[in-house]
Amino acid sequence: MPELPEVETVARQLDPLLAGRVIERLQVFDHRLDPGRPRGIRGRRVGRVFRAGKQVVIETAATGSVDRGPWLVCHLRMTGRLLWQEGRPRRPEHGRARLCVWQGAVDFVDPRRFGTLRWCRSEEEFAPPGLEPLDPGLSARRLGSSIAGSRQPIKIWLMRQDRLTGIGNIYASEILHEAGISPSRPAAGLDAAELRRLHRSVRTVLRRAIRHCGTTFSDFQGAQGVTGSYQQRLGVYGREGARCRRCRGGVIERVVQQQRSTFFCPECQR
DNA sequence: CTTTCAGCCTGGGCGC
DNA sequence: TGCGCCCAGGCTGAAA
Repeated sequence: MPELPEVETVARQLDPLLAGRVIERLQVFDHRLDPGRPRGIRGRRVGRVFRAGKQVVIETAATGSVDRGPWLVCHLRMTGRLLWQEGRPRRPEHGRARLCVWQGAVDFVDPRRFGTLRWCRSEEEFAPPGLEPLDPGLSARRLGSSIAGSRQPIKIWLMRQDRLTGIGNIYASEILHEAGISPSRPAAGLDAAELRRLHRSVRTVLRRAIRHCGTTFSDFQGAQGVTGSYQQRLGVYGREGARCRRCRGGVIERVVQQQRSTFFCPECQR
């Protein structure tokens, strides 16, 4: 699945397409999804589309009123996509659900069927438990106090959604490479200077990836099949055996942590 | 409490 | 071509 930059990209692409459109209905083709059925959706409009953690949130609103909600919350997990179609929609392969709006539709496509879709009646229901990495108020100190006490390797810690929301397997490796920190270091063992580098890398890597519309693999495309370009800028992910772009001396290695691949440069990550 | 690990699904790529 | 195996961007819940 898409991680934070890919989810942000999808939300940014969908927002101008959907905002203000009258909602007609939500069709569910895969009944394992079971999003719930709030009353009175018909005739409401889409307010805005935004990201909450790794979720795409489609806010509904009453016409000409400050009355907001419910919210349609989609978690794309590994292979989910949201495809916008103007006019008369075609049913895409692996289409699991479709939100029909005025003169268009958004299809939730998910070959692997890990993704989820649910109606939430309050914003608290979809609020992620962890810190938001791009929150302007997130300081290195606050990041450090959240890390304090964890004996997990820092790479595993970075992917903990209950602590920091939005980082997955690709960006965890990328962030640690940028910060020059080895993925196997115990999280609580980082010193103050390393924490500052980690804090800065979390934000710069995610922002840079958003600027390039995320990383596109075969499973992920933006709202209109738009492909991100960040994969050309990846420092370590998927580059096993290649020369390190940071120190130009090391050769990228792959190790397995918690059954997931981690990529790093043994020369410049300590 | 913290941490690990199988399981959920399907499809693509690879070696034989 | 076909088959079996391994791999994949995430998360949950049970077990240690």
